[in-house]
Amino acid sequence: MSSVNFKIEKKLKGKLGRAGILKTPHGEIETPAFVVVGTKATVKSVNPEQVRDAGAQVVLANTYHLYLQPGDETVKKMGGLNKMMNWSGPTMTDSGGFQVFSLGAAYKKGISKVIQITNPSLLIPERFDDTDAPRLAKVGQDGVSFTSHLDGSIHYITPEKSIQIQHNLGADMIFAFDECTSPAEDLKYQNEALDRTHNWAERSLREHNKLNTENKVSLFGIVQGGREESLRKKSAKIISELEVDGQKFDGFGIGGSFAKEDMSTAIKWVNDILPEDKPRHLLGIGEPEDLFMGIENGVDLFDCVLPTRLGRNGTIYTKYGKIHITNTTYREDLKPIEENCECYTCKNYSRAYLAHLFHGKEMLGGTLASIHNIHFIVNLVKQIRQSIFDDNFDKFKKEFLEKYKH
RNA sequence: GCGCCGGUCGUAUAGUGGCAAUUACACGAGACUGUAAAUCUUGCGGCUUCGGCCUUCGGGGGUUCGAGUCCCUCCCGGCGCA
Repeated sequence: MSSVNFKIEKKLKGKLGRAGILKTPHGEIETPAFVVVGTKATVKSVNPEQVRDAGAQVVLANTYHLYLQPGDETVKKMGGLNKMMNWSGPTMTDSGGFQVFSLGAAYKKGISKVIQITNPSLLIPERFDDTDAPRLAKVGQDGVSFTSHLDGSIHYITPEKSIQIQHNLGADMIFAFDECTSPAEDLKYQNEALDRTHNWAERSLREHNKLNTENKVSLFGIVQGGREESLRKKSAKIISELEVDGQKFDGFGIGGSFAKEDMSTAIKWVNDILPEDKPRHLLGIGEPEDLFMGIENGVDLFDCVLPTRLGRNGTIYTKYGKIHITNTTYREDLKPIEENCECYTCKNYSRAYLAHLFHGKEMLGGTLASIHNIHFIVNLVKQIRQSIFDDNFDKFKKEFLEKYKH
């Protein structure tokens, strides 16, 4: 039995897309939905009231970061994620699987989880013979050895450990411990890593069953397989069907590295196989065009650091594309970021003021920009959802992207 | 009036014979996709077919193969003595 309940209310004709409602112990999520990232149990530079007022329904924190600091036992003592961070809505935690990638193969290499297929150096693994390169995460068969970026201490995270930590953190929805692979790895490695992820998925589920005695927590399994069709399909099948002690995963995450150009194909492979009646979360994505793509292809949940990271760095979403608020042209621009935008930032401040805050390195700049960006992305997904109900998805998508990419 | 010290890219600086010239800030542009990120990259005299070419360290003159660097002189600023 699952602690979440997912109901599909409307499907996208001829496509995998759907709109629904995901019920959690901390409230309902109207899907598709954008999950705001709050890695260390805080959405950077924005307080929970502002996150909620920007329209966010659910936030995602991180296992590895909270395990290191302040420690999952301490979080538990503080009453768990919701109470600690003063967020009353639904929560998720990522398993630490992404840190296997970001602190491992991708560490200090400028490799991100979405690559351009036009960058040949990333597609030729031989050029990435980096066995001697420094890493903070080293993958073993049984788990991953992390060197803390905070104090250099060594921590061995196994699937069991990740699940234990996540139960201590106390989110509504948690993820299996996986290995997010680098796009630069060759097929042989992707294969090995996938077997490992599947093994870890089973162990994650087993540990979760043991700890989930009150049935308050839902566990999502993660599909990997890089950019390879056979691996993606194999993974989707295995993760879908995986059963331990009569229990299956309550939902699914789609993880790993993608090439921007063929992400939609990969999502389709996977969502064609995943059971229709359970929620699917596309991990770490994305940009507006990715959201249309994902929803069209059957994704229910997204999370991404971009709205807040871009916001803190002075890049702001508008329906005509992203702008750099520090550019000279905005220094005396008295208009809001977007006319008619309902967010707190646009209702109260001008571009010139935001430009001033960023030039002056004032903290409020990052806050106001993040509020707008969160509102922009969360609201975009809500509008897409509405377009599904209105049988208007294709038109809305076309009109939005034409303006946005101009 | 005399004596010191000093005038280098918007600002502050480094530079005592090989220099288009250090560093920081400011300024310009860009990047960011399950957050080692309120971070990072890059440009910042002009032109360039990217190999260079030209013009620059208060002004002028000189020494030298070569001067931001040494000498003379003038201008400007600070301090001290009159």
